[in-house]
This record gives sequence, structure tokens and C-alpha cells, in this order.
Amino acid sequence: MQNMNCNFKGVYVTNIVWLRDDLRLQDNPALQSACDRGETIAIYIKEPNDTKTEARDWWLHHSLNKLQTALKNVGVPLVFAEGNACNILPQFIEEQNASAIFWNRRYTEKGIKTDGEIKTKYKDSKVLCQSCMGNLLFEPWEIKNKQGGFFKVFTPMFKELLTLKTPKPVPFTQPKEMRERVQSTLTCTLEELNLINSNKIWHKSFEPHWEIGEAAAEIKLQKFLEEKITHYKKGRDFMSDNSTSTLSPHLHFGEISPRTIFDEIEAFALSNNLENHEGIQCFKSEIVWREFSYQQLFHYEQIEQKPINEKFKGFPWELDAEKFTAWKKGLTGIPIVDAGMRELWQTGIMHNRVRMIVASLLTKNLLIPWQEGAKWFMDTLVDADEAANSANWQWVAGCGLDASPYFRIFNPVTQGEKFDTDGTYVKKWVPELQDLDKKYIHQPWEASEFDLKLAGVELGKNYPKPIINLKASRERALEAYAFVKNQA
DNA sequence: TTTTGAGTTGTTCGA
DNA sequence: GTCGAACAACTCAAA
Repeated sequence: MQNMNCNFKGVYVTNIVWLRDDLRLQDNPALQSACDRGETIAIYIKEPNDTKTEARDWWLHHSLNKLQTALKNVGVPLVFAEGNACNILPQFIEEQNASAIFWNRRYTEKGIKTDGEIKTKYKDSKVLCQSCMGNLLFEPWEIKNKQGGFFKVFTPMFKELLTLKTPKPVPFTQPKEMRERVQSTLTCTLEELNLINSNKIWHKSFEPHWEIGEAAAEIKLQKFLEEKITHYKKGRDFMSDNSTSTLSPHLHFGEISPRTIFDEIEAFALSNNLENHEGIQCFKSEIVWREFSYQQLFHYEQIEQKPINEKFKGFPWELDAEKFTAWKKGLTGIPIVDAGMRELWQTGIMHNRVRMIVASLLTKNLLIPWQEGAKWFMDTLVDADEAANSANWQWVAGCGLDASPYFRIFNPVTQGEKFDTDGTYVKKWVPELQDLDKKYIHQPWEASEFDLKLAGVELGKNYPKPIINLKASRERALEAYAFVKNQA
């Protein structure tokens, strides 16, 4: 048995798993493939990235830390490196005398290119180089309409997906041969990756809001199923209802797999006789929206930059730097928007509905390019995801797939009154308005001098006057969107 | 090929 | 206060 993993020199031959967006043990086909062959080393490489993702990097640091411990306990050392994977991996494979390398596929243009180059290198080699399917329910090219293409509309795609059998998650089995440590000139410590900027105190405010890692993700899913899912459809729109799953960052880093989520939803539904419950269906559809975003990321070029609907080429955006800054800082003078932007800054996440409201304000009322908003979200969200972020910003701006019609412009006052009726959410994140009567909490500019004074609010002093007039800017947006209509 | 029905999340206006 | 229609026309999916 022992000799099985020894080569002719009597040197141990090991297997490598290259971890990326799959920081888990359970349902990890690449990790499992390596472990099934025997002794395994895991590596995480910090690759150069054009996009700033500081909040997400904070999460990544802690997630890798948790994963390193979990893997160590099953005899798989996790090592780190920084640089171009095309250079590092081949050297590492040679240095470690590895016989095989595995990874789970990713779908960004850059990621696909890098992985393809490495795969080509080992095409006719003795080193087995294999990519696996681990981060989606189905590959982006697997779900096809009757014409053989990919779906451009969500609902038929969702229906089609539901007719297919989702593969079962792969349970983790540890390798027969444990490995203690790795000697390498190519690796560094987790701290040396510098994922956390220690000069900044920003990320400190994230800490109380999150439990990071695979174990925490699993607990969160179970709690969500037991306590929230039956109320999900109705409650998820209400900002203070605490009805959403907040699994998104765990999903982004693959601390939990979508297949595990689907499997556990179905098991839960079955044992509680809830198969057709609206909450179950609605939550499933959200997981499938993630798939839909990944299909778009795979099938469209430069989805982070280029509008999918080509009629938006040359759209008359206006990048007003001052207004953009006010939006980022949560100082627009529109309470629900400021609440959302401050929740984002302080916790690294924003409630789903508020994301739509702030994005609608930025792209429609302010006519600031959606790419700018998307960049800010990438930098400040702990769940920042190339696929979901790009597809959803395009959707709000009106240039994405299945997008909202151009006249669908959220009114932040109406939205606030509907989904944050008593102003709890606004008051939590915009404490300046703590004592304002709930009649005016979503539009303080309508309050009388007396009411404002009573609440200690001085517009333009301790809380901004609105940076735009909602009614007028709505009209202007409708006019600007006529541009799209007139494109051939 | 042609036709038909449908499409995440909204707002406003007027009855 | 509630409800339906208008907002406009296009693209997608399937028959």
C-alpha cells in the first residue's frame, strides 16, 4: 500500500488540489479526486487582479484561515503563493514531484484563459491535470433552450433547470495517506498574502456581523431552513425583517456549494411536506438566478464593462464626481439610499431590495454609468461576485438580460414607505434621523421646520438636503432612455 | 417560417 | 384607500 505512491526514486508522489472559489471540504470534486488518489497538498494562489476587492479580501483571509485548520485535521496541508498561476503551478508541481493536479472550474474570462494554458501544458504529460465541476448546479453550457442556445430569459431557463436532475453532492472522505507539512521555496504564509490591509480599520466593523467558513455556512443554511424559509417569499423584501439567507458570501467563496444547498432544501421540503411551498420555490429561484448570472458571464464578453444590449453603446451617461461621492458615502439626503450605502460600508453587505433602490438611483436618477456602481460594489461587498454583480447591475441599468423596462425607475420614497414602513432600517443606519416622525422618515425634506427641529435635524447641516429632485430626475431619465429606443 | 404568448423585483394617474 | 391601465415596443421561446 505504501509503495503505491512512491516513484522509482522512492520519493513520495503527491497530488495537488488548486483551490480558488471552492474553500470547502464537502462536495468538492477537485479536492475529493485528489484525496481519492492518496496523499494530497492543497494550494491557494493569490493571482493578480485588476478589480479592487478589499472587503472580499478580508473575508478571503479568514476563510482561508479556517480552511487551513480544517484541512490540516484531515491530513491535507494548505499552502499559499502569490503571482501568476501559469508560472507558479508548474514549478510547484515539479518541486513537489506531484503526479496529479485538480481544480474546480471557474468562469471569468481571465480564469478560463489561465486554466486553459495550464491544461495545455500538461496535455501529453505524465502529470494528470484535471478540471472538475464544483461551483454551479450545472455547467453554463448545459442548460439549453429548444433551439440549442442558452436562455436569455430567466423564467423558461428556471423551468428547464427544474426538469433536470441536480447531481448529488460529493461527501468528503479523507485521503488514506496523511501529509504533515510541505517544504517549498515557492510558498508563503497566509499573512504574507497581505489580504488584510492592517493600516486600515475599515474591516473591523465587519467582524461582528459574520461567522466565516464552511462550518458556519452549513449552520446558517440549517437555521435558514428551519426558521426562515417558509416566510421567505413574503419577508425577503422587508429590510428589517431579517428574512434573507445572507449566504451570498459563503456561496461566492464556495464555503458551501449550490448543490449542497439544493440537496438540503429538497431534503428539508420532503421531510416537512413542503415541496410546493412558495418559500422553497422562491429561494430555489434565487439560487438559479446565480446560475443565470454565471451563464451570462460565460457567454458574453467583458460583462463587467460592456452592455449586453448593444443599443446602450453611446448612452448619454454623466459621471458627476461630486454626486457619485455622495452616493458612495451615504450622503445623498435620500434616507433609504443612505441607509443602504452605510449598511454596505459597515457590514460588507446590503439588503437585496436596497441594492436595487440604490442602483436605480445611481443609474437612472443620477445617470451615472452602471460600471462605476458595479466597481464600488466589487470593492465594498464581502459577497462581491463577478457574475452576479455584473449581471445584476446590467439588469438594473436596463441593458442586461431580462432587464427592467426603461420606465421602471424606483421611487426611493415609495419603496421606503412600502418595505421599511416604520423606518426601522433607516434609523438603524442613519442615526441622524433617529427622532424624526415616521411620516417623514423617508422624505425629511417634506417635514416642517418645527418637526425637523423637534427631531434635532438640520437639513444641510447634520443631514444633507437631497442631491437631486426625484420627480425631475425621473423625467430626465425617461428622456435619456428614449435614446435607447431610437438606436437601430 | 411564421405566429403567438410572455417577460424578477415599478410608478403614476384617474376612476 | 384601492384598483386597473398606461407606460412602448421588443426580444425570446416554443409551437
